[in-house]
Amino acid sequence: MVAPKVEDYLKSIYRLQDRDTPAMTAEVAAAMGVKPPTVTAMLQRMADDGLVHYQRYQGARLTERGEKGALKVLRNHRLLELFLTEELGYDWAEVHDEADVLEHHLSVTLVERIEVLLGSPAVDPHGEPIPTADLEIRECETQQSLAECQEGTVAVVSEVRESSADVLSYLANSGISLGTELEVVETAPFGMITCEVRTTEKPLSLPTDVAAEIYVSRPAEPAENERRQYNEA
Amino acid sequence: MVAPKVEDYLKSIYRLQDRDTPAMTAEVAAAMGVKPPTVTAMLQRMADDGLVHYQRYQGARLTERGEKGALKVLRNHRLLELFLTEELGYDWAEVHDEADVLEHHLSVTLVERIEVLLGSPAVDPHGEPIPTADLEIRECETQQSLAECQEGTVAVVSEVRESSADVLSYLANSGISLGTELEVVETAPFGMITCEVRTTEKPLSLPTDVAAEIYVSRPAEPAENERRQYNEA
DNA sequence: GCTTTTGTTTAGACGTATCTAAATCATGTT
DNA sequence: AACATGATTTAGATACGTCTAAACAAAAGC
Repeated sequence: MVAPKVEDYLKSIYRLQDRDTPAMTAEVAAAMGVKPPTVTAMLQRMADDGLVHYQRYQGARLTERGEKGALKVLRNHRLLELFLTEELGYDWAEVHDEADVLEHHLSVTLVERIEVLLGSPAVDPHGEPIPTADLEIRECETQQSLAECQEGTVAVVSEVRESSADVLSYLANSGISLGTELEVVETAPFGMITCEVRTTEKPLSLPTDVAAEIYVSRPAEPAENERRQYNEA
Repeated sequence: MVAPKVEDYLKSIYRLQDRDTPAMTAEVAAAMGVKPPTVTAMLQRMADDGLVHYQRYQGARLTERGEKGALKVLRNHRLLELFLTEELGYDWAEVHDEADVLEHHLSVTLVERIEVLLGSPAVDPHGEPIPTADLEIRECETQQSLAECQEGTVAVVSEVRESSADVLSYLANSGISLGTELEVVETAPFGMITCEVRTTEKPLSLPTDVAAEIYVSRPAEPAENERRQYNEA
């Protein structure tokens, strides 16, 4: 089995690698909160173990096995997050740190039982998709980042990614949760976007980097033939 | 904070040490499934950290701090066992291994929430007392080991300690659970005790070492002034 | 009381995960 | 094309948790 630390590296690399660009040493080091030499040593061992493709100075890319490992941890993490909110009264700002620790220590049996208890949910409390037991993940294609929306766009929040507890709390206090309807009222030229939150009727201004982590999809109301305007803008 | 491995050593020493006899190196090694030199090294580090009193060749004894550490882990373990049975459908034979891993990775917050959810329970699924949040443990004084009962004793099962999953499953299949009423019908001279299980009306024979882990108390029915006969036999 | 046995400790080693300091590679600039 | 800059890797160290083999202490046996 894969050690807890290795699982953390798998997660980081999974998030950092891109179709064309591998995860670079410095990026992984920053994500993991360690120094670059530590990452180099780790990547070398992980390459020996067949978890990543690694060539020195060229960064790392997950192998098939490495990706499965990453998805297993992601599955545990997201099921835990939902479990903690549903069964133990956590709110979406609190769950992340707890899940980050526990995700490495769940037996297969326990994960299964949690999944059954929750009714095989599709997404976690942040709207992120939960990999299935056979480690398939279905990315939602009908959503876009709030940062990419133009003025006038009306959309509902469908996912809030990788944000700190502070930011998540702030958003919750501002009336933002999954399903909240927003209208983009202004995009300022200095990296700020302002929307109106439908539930509170209040405007909310966010820096682009925060908005970039908020994903939205077109509202449920419009009929099939009206969708296009939000997707192809 | 105390490392997971150290917590496991604390647990072992807690179980092994006695009022007058400290936990000896070989005992700890057997309990932990490691070789004696490993234990020696660990005890030396733990002594440096103020967790045990240790003098070479004389075994180890928990300090105040060490005992608090052990009780914290015990508390986590037992709350988890109960949580897993109550909320996730585990039975008493399955919970131990899962709890043994998770017990080291619960935040204070999570433990509190589990305890609240369970309604501040006094005992775990095996009847073992759960240390309170301020790490006090109240050993039950009104119970005795089944192995020490004489023929004719009628008593109810109040605790089943430190048994393997196999043994626990066997006992459950034999109708033994917390609250089951037993009558000791025979104590054989070769280390075996036979009782009749009241719920199944069937006799059950157990080797003394298994019976020694089953604790019983006098039945609930008798009035206050009749108790004595069971306690002072 | 000496010796054997048993249990314990020391010595030396290895794998994991980390660090700092120094060497090396890759690249963008001039 | 040479150089300077920045990222990456190597080298060497430390802490943890484990091992085997060898030295040593304590208890038991004669």
